[in-house]
Amino acid sequence: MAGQHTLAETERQVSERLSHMNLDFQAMAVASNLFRAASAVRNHLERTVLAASGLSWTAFVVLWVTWIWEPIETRQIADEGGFSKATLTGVLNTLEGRGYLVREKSKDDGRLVLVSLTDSGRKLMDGLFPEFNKQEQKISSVVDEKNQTLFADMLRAVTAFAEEQ
Amino acid sequence: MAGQHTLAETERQVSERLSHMNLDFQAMAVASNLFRAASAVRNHLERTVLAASGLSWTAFVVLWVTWIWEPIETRQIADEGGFSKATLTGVLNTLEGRGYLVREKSKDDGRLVLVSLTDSGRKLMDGLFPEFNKQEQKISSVVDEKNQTLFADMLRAVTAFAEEQ
DNA sequence: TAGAGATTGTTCGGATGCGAATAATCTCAG
DNA sequence: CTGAGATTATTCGCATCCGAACAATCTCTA
Repeated sequence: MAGQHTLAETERQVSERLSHMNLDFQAMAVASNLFRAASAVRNHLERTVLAASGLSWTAFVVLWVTWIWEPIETRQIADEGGFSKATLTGVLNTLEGRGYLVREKSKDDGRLVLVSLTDSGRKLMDGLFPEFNKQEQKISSVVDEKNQTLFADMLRAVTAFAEEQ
Repeated sequence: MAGQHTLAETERQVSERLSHMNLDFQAMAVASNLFRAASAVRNHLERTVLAASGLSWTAFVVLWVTWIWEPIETRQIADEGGFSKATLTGVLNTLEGRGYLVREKSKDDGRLVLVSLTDSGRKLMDGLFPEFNKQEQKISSVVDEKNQTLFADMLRAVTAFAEEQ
């Protein structure tokens, strides 16, 4: 997402090509930078933390959610992680095959499947997450500490609005 | 990415499970909300704007970058869009097959491929982007106008840091 | 002017990622 | 108690998505 052009070059080119369209360029900048930031941070974390364990981003999210909530229903993992049930099935197959977690049918409701980490999965997360959080901290530190709460609040507001619409 | 639990519930559960680990929870909140926001906004735009045209997110980004910079080298599309060259090849095949763009070998450098929109592709973007921008505006409006510049600047700073590391 | 090294787009194999269809299970009105 | 409708995880087909290997092309040194 780096872009070969500087931000100024891009914005000049965009306004030149789209000057006849009466657009909200500030809103465009907010949305564009939101995607760039998320993509850049994700790539950074994949590269610096996850690559060594051979984990994809989604696989890590599944392990993380399970780590916090185990035993957890699969529908809740998909909901918390933000991907479809169909996607989750494949990722669970991968992670179960590697021995990081196990599936188990619910006794209360035969339609549900519960997921728990194995000892191997817990050990993986115990080792991985402190390093993950260290990188999160480095990244967040580029925002003034006094602004970090405001930053998180704005992101939460955007999320809430986009999800309800 | 909604999550079945409220934010407060999630944060309590996380700090309970990880209280022994001495983590930076504010940094965790910033990162987590960044991904949630990007995912929610992307899903919202896919649903409200792109679905009607049968465009995936990546396909739209490719068309958008090409629209602004055409004729453009494929390596630059991948760079601006934040995905790999391998991914781009497949998306270009899809979009070229639908008649929205064309590939052309560079005369200056036989290794390069230049991409341009067709009339059909330009007509698509002329119709699509104003609606896309309208949704961007609605989403950005949840942040106070006076804070929008600060918001975009913080996102830019995060991007720059994550990309250089 | 060779030719070794760098750069580029594509191919390949495998892992996401999703909507729609499906089978299993649960709920609840009648 | 029964069966129609709702809910769930999986399967299916297809479109991304990526790292690594590859062939074509360019660059630049000796």
